Amino acid sequence: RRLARVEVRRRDLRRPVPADLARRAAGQRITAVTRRAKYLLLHLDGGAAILIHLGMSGRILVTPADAAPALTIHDHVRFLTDDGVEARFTDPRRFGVVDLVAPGGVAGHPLLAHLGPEPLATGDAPEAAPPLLNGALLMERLAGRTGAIKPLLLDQRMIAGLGNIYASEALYRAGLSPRRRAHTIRGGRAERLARAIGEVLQEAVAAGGSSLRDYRDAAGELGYFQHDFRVYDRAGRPCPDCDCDSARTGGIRRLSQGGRSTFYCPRRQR
DNA sequence: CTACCATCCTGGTTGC
DNA sequence: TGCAACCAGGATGGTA
Repeated sequence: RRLARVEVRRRDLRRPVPADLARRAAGQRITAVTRRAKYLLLHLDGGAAILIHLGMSGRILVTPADAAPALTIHDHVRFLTDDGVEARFTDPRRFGVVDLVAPGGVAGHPLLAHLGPEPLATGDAPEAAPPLLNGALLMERLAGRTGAIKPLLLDQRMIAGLGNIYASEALYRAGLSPRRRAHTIRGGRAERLARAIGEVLQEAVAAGGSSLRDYRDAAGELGYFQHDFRVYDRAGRPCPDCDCDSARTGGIRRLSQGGRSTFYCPRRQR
């Protein structure tokens, strides 16, 4: 659709919303919607693109403009289309991003330029698509890295698109300890990890994401992948796949790496 | 390289 | 019931 109007209600997000975003985006037609890492891209017919990141607490809610909920102080940007639909960016913590990328500037944008390979397709045309993750590529990128694997999975320059929940879940599925030194993941282990990353993300997307507390998708629906967590936020509970009795091993354990919580089964993950 | 720390910000939960 | 401490889906930049 064409953007009939764009209204910026608050500019101080993680980075400032450009002062001219509303003026430059208004009147433009959205020709494609793609994704890179955790960034959403609305491509405009003038060649520019709107770049959006939800951060920790961000959401986009799409409704008929005449049936949209009352605005609150957390509604920062409103996109109104020519057919009467509103897409509203809401973000209480304001860790999110809404930016405008100049024509031809997507690949070189500072937030996008150094991102690693993608576990899933991004919606780009084949010639414009970023590299896809596989076992061989993962092994190559982990070579020489002597630190623990789990914090590295959160580094968007290493692999694009994994967050804290799915890093723990992927390592569990691959049977790899979050503390394993990254460069020791080679051959079959790298294949398993690359496959686990793709699978867990695909399953989570199919389930509408994970609503720890209040995440909702664009239709306002809660995700339900949180019911399928095997380790995340399950410290002390039994591992779903090995028969370690939780009384003896303590079941799923939690540890802190790089200031983030990691969850794992010490028996199944080596 | 590594690990750790603080920072941005708000709100929900927990413990006293 | 009140209040302070702590924690959270992310990313960055600093230190040693």
